[in-house]
Amino acid sequence: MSWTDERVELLKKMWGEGQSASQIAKELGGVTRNAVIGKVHRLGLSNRAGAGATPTAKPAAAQPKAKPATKPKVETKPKPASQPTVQDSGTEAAPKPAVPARRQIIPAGQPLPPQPSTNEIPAEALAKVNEVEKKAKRLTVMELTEKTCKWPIGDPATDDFWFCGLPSVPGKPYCEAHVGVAFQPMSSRRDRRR
DNA sequence: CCCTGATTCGC
DNA sequence: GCGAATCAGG
Repeated sequence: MSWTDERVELLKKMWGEGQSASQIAKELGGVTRNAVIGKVHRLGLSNRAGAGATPTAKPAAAQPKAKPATKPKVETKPKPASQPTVQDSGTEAAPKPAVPARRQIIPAGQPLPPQPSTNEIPAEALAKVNEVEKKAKRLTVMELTEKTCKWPIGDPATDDFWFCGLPSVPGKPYCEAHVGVAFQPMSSRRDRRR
């Protein structure tokens, strides 16, 4: 991938919006966050100008490299993030939530599952959820990552709404507690022993 | 351990 | 110019 005009523009825009380099990289696709940062520097907009928020202010100085020769390094490989890129042309698009469009959100509160009575959610799981929601990090949609629980809590129609945000189970969109109520084994009896 | 940006330097 | 490797910090 090369830095086409459009890509650079998007980069600038997102960087200006305070998006992180990794998010930008994901959005652009085909580049790593390093590439993004590198480009940012080359473009001379390393500092997020104007914006009052300067999360990281590090006068870091380059150190001579000297390594203990121990870590082969294991970095996260760039994953082909397949995010449906639905942009409206023309206007400044609002940040696209990484959350799949989901109608009828089930607030993880009391009114539990409108689900078939076929399988009941273990009382323990429910208790766990209640417990967990006390500790929920109350993330906004922007703060969600692939590693944070995306269980919605509260009423989306009000500002009394947030996401669980606790560490999600690898491969799942929810934390363990919410996975417990979200993904019910479709067979309780079938093959229940091992 | 997860993440962030910053810098260096071989390409 | 580019970006992986690396560094430094939260």
